[in-house]
Amino acid sequence: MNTKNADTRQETAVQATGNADASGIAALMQALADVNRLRILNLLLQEKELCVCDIERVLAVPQTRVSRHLTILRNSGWVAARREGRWMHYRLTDDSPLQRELTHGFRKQWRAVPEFMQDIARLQQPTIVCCDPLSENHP
Amino acid sequence: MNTKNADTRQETAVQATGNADASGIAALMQALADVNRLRILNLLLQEKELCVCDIERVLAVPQTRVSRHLTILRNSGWVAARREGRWMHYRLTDDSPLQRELTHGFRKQWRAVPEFMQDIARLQQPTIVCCDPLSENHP
DNA sequence: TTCATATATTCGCATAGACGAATATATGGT
DNA sequence: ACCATATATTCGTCTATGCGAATATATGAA
Repeated sequence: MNTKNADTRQETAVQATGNADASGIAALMQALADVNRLRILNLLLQEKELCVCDIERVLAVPQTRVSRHLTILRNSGWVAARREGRWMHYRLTDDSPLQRELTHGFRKQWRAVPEFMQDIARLQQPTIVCCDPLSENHP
Repeated sequence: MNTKNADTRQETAVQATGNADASGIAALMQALADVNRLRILNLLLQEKELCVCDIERVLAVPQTRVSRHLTILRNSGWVAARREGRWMHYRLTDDSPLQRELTHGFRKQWRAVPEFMQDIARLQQPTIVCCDPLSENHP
């Protein structure tokens, strides 16, 4: 099977049901119940796509941790991954209406959170982004 | 100290900071990562105030469990309690802007969740509510 | 004071989740 | 084929969380 350049999205109960039941929603929230994952989502709210090494550098967190939490976010339907050469590019996937509500709220409210704003600031230092110099679609 | 009729709100890190930091937000989400607690919040989105025995009956869940999860919701700043005689009346407390965003979204999106709608339906059977026949402020 | 009711807490147990270190896998370059 | 880089997974361990049963506490009534 050809794995390179495949768009990866994990098969889970959450995905299958479109989060439309109570335990699906609980699982969706559970995925948000960790600072590492919130910080990752915060970055992806700003930059459409990021590879693991970027996240690792911006958050100053060991690679294993970033990867682990990205897997959790993927399994819970919060992000999807796209391989490009050696790099995996992660992006937000707010597919369900509930998720869109939530991300919309986060975009607005997380601007008041210093830690998140600092992460964004570090993200925007151009030297820190390794493999994603073009922010998805620049006109 | 006089405990009867005191309005109870737990002192926690979350409360203290107004959830305005990343780990406070994670704690807020963590409180939502359980079906029991989601169902309780769902009821409180509909009925302004409910006592434990009402919740117990509507959700058909043992008392210990309801009480435990109400405590967790209280400690995380999602509900507050008011004693009235033998009963504790719980109500939603979406104090922070983030919480208001979230509850607003839930009010809208949870209508699509069958389990939640069924709970509301059972809540509205008049025989099932024991000690709160007046829904807070009826004109 | 004694009893019944409403709610909260403790206890022991079982499962889930987070961590770093080490290791495995996948890709591209040489 | 071999190596370097990017990412994922496994392993052992530790802590957190959920559960029901039992118990404790608080209030009001008799």
